[in-house]
Formats: sequence, structure tokens, C-alpha cells
Amino acid sequence: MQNKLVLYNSLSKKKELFTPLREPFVGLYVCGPTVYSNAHLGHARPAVTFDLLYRYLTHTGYKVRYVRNITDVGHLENDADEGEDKIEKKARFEHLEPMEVVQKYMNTFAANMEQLNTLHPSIEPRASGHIIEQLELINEIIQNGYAYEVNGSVYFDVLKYNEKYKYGKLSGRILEDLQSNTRSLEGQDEKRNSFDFALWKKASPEHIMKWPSPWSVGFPGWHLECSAMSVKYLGEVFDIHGGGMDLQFPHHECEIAQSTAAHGRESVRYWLHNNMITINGQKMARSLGNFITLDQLFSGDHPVLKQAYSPMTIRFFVLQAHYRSTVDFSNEALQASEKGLQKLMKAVEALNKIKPSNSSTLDIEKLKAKCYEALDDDLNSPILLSHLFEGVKFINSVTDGSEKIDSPGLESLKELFNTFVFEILGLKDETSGKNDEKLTGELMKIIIGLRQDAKNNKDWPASDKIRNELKNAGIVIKDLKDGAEWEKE
RNA sequence: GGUCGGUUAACCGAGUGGUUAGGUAGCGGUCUGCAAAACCGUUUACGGCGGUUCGAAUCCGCCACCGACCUCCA
Repeated sequence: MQNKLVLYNSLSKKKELFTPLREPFVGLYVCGPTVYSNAHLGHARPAVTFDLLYRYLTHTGYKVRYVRNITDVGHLENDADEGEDKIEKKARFEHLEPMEVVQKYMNTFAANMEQLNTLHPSIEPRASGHIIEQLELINEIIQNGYAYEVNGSVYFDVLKYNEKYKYGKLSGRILEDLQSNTRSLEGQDEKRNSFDFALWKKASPEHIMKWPSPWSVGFPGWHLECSAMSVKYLGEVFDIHGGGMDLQFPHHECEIAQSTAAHGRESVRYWLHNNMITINGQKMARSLGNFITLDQLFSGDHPVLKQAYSPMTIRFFVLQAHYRSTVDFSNEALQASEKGLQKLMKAVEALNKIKPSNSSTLDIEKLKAKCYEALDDDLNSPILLSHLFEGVKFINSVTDGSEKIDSPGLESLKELFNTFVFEILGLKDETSGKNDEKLTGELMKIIIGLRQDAKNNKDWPASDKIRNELKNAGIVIKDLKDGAEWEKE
């Protein structure tokens, strides 16, 4: 298999040639959402980024098993014994069963992801369905001597772990720094060190999401589910682990420690982290309250939104920046994305109407090579898009008559656009596919004919009237050299 | 305070030791009965100060500002 994909590995902090452990199989694990409220713009970033990776790996010919977890056990609100489970809190607030909350937001998340045209992962395991696996993992860690039990809770012994392995290698933390810098929070008396983290927590009586275990009736620690489920579905060592940069520490650091402590070796070969979406320069997050949900974006129903933005506009917006850069939300930026996407889609449409000439004025193979080059360089989607826009310009020029393309060239250009725009970037034409499309087309043909008659008679008031009234109805007429085209606004 | 990253033209956003990224907006032109679209051309770029170099926005140092993580977070 031809393999030129280079990925930035957060662990080595370098770009590395991607080579799967067991070609042609690729194991991809991505941290999914905690389902206690609606998905917001920030969630679109990893979803689209890793969807692109999944699509590209698949396109390359790999057999990818893509696992994205659903965190439905709930995390504590803070690192204290009196902390509250997010899902429970929400459940009480909305008078729902915890699993009802989970189901509700799992459904909306799935719906939003479909709107963004992300492909479904191969497996979407839920933490609550893998309590046994998590218990087993805790046992292994205890047996290997890297965890201790206090009052029915089990904690990971970071200091002990650090003697043999290096804790903090992913996030660049040094244990001594952590020791001196960790905030002193309440309820940490049980831990030997402030940086130790829970593998199992004993539940307080009012806690309703709890399971029996050898140590207590309780619930699993915050980082455990990913370690347990990735191993279950991808093996003790697997290729790629992705997630947001904000998860690097402590979540992914703890995952590394847990897996290494349990299995004696590291699980993940390539760590990939997407950067944040910011708003007014600050990270968009549920906890900061500065988020805009995807539903709000799609409907325009939010004070800061000047208009609604379609799912594909959001997808295009995300793809226009490299995944390791922050990308700042603004109406202007989204409007620019909307226009850019329209331009791209119009060109694809125009491409299907082009009549080939005897010769070509563009080297399609070269353009294609540049597109692959962009993706191979750590999934550089903005560069890929810039190359595609080179193609857009060419297509429009052919339509204009200033460039030419021959029949084989036309076929490969169509294939190129189909491959990159739809198959790999996962964009789709949002304007087409309506039921009444055909009838509307017929009607428009008649109207355009009438207008053509008026124009032939130089009856400009009549032709302008038709055009203006169509415009009022949301239909724009575009006069061409021979005939006219129309489109919905 | 510690660790890490960023600062690119009107806006968004790539990239690189010497060659036009791209999108959006603006301006001029072509086309057009007018308009729109499209095409062609175009506008004050690389935070500041030093250094290395024939040449730096790109490498190095210092400074300023912004952000992320250090608590759940995509």
C-alpha cells in the first residue's frame, strides 16, 4: 500500500510517517462527548477532524476500526468528595432518569453529527456498558502495584508509577512541578499525593449512578473508560488516539499511565490532538458558558449570530483551518466560509455541464498530486482547499471559454473533485436533492422561455419584471451568452 | 507562578531562508440592454528590538501582547 501520510504525534512532538501496526488494519480511538447537554461548535472540531482522518485512511485503502466513546457515567464536577455527577445533576434538574438524560443527548449528538455529514464510527461504546472491563483494569493495576485502596476508593499511585515509567511525557509535565503547583482542593485526604487520581470512587448514599465492586458500591474514575474500551476493541497496542488538546492533561496522561501500569507497555502509537475553537479569542466550552450549540448555529437562534449557518458551512469553516491551529468564531468568518463553499459547489455543478474540447490547458494529474501532498502533510485541509480552488478557477474559465479541457481530462477532473470534495472532505451539496426539484425545473424552463421571448422582442420591461418577481420569490436569473440559468438564493 | 503554543495584509486562514497560498470583502477592467455570475488586474502582510546570512516574515536571542493546560471540558 502506498503510504505517505505524515501525522504530528503529540507524544514525540514531531511529524511522523504513519505506519499501521498491522497493515491493512488501522485502529483509531477518539474521545467522544460527555452526554449531558447539547453539542456545541467546539464538538464539531474533533468530529470533523477525525472524520477527515477516517475518510482519508479509508480512501487510502486501510481497513479502519474507528471507535469513539460515549461518556455516560458522568464525571465529578470537581476533584472533591462532595463533587456532583454531571449527568445526575442534569437528571434531577430535568426530572429525568440519568439514562434518559444520556439517551436524549446521545440522540441529539448523533443527529448533529449526521448533519455535519460525519461518518458513524465503527463502534460507539458507552462507559456504563463497560463497568466490568473497567473493574478488571483496576484489578490489573492493583496487582501490578500501582494503585491503592482507601475507604472503598481506589487511587492510582503516580509516584510509584513514576519510579519505573515517566509520568507526564505527553503533556510535558514534571512531577515535582505538579507537586508544587497543584491546587489544594477539599476532600483529597484519601490520596497519598494530590496528583494521584481515582480509579474507583465509593459512592455517597445519595449518589444514584453506582455499581458494585470488590472495594465498594461506587463508580469508575474519570480516565478509566477510555483505557478499558480502547483495549477491548483495538487491542493492548493500537495505532491512533485522538481528542481535543484540552484533554491532553490530565485525561490522556492518565490514560497512558493506566494502560502502561496494567499492561507494562504503552497502548497508543500516535497521539493526535485537535486545537480549540475560540470565541473572542477565548476557548469555547460548556463550562465557560460562551458556547453556541450546533442547533443554534443551524437555526441562527442565538444573540451573537447574525444569521443561520448550514451544517456544511460549519464543516467547511472547520476544514478551512488546520486542525492543530485555533480557529476563531465570528459571523464574518462564517459568512466567508458560506460564500467559499457556495463557490466550490457551483463549480462542481458547472463541471458536470462542461463540454470537452480536443486539448487541455491544465495538468490534472499534477493538481491531483498536489491535493494528496496536502493531505499527506498532517491532513492540511486548508492547503487542499486552496488547490481545489485552483481547480474551481479553471472550471469557471473553461465555462467562460478561456481555458480548455479534453475528454479524458474532464473525466479525471470530475473524479478528482468527487474524490476530494465529497469522499474525503465529506462536503455535500445542500441545495440539491429536494422532491419538487424536477417540477420546479420544468416550470423554470417555461418561465425562462417566456422571458427569452420578451428579450427577443426587446421587451425589457417584461423581461425585467419576470426577473424581479422571480428574485422576490427567491430565484435568481443569470443570463449567459446563450440562454439563461437560474438558482435558488 | 509552572509548562506549552500563538502574534501574517480589511476579515478568516496557509506557508516558507530568495518564487502569487486560498477564501471573503474592497477597488479597476472584460462580458452584459441593465443586473448577477464568471474571468483578468489590484490594495497598507508577516507584533517590537537586536543577531546570523549575499538574502529572514521564515533561523537565534530578548521584549511585548494573546491564549491553552495546570479542576470537568472537544
